[in-house]
Amino acid sequence: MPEPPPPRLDEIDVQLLDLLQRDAGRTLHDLGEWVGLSPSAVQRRIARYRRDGLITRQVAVLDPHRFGPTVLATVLVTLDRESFEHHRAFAERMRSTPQVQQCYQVAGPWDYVVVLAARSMRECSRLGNRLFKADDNIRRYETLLVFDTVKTGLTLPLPAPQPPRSQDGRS
Amino acid sequence: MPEPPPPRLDEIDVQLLDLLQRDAGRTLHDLGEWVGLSPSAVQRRIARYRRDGLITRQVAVLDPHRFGPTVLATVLVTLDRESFEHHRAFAERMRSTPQVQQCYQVAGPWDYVVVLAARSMRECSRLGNRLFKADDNIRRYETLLVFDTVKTGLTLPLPAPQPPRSQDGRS
DNA sequence: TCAGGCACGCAAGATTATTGCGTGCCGGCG
DNA sequence: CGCCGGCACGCAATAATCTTGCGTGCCTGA
Repeated sequence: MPEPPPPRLDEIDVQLLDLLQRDAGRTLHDLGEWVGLSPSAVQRRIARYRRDGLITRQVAVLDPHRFGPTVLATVLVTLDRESFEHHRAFAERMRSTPQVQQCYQVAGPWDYVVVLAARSMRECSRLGNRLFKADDNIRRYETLLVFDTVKTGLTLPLPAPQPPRSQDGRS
Repeated sequence: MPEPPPPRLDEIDVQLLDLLQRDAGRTLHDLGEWVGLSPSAVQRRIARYRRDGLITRQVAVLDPHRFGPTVLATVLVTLDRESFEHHRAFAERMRSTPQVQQCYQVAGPWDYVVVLAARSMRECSRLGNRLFKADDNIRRYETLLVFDTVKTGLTLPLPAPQPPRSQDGRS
């Protein structure tokens, strides 16, 4: 997997990316006003972010609780046998299950942290059974039902800006 | 907190919302073609979703690893004293910390599940110290470093469509 | 000092979003 | 049974936004 070096980001890049990851609904004009650039300059920068894969996609965020009862849960999972193939199979199942919002492979006694979203306690329970109980390669799993969502999002803390090409060393 | 009843969603609503939460970058024309409506009809539906709060916002999703090294972690936290005030203070700290992507209050022996995103192991460690070790009301916390992100997103499984106004009771 | 590269602003042109208007489909009521 | 809103739609005109070509200035390296 060839990982191109992270592109140099100046202060404006950081500002733009931060604005966009908070609200991508703004117009190029607005963004430009915010960072002090013309709409076309903003446009060209954003196009570059996309080309370089900094921005992967643009999504609408839905409010779960406006759709009626919603049950969220985080599940801690430990596999039994740990072969590459077993991990692959588990990951694939997570990816292909719509109710799985997020799935992280982690260090320590637990192997995975999974975030589930279901439309009812019943569905959540069924889901747990199907995903974890029916899998004979799951050694142990623990469901942490979510009482309250304090904060949600995928917002990233951005690295400090790097003035592109100047010796600056100075304070 | 008055919670208005979840709006009736027909099949087209569900399709549209699902398309939008996967890729909000499409044009009204595209969306319309997909669900079999004119651009203006699509536009009006989307405007309604916003008015009703089904769509809370529209964001650009960034790829953490394109910004150089990135450390993700999930942290399990148990408070010591559990007064309302203590919970409020903790929640507020999570909300105001940019590196906290998500924070859920959960049932069981753990009180919170927190998802962190930092730019280095060092920052991650400092963050843990600041957020949890320096708080004398944290009884215990456990950091699960993320090795691999199998799946990420905030995509919701949508409820089944409800044909708006017909007696159907059938079948 | 002089190219070459790069990002910019401006303005024209293309695309997309928004809105007014008329139509058709129910559902309720006389 | 027929009439009367209410509602969502499509179409078309208008408005807003996005995209691109072009010329300019700045910085860098030869």
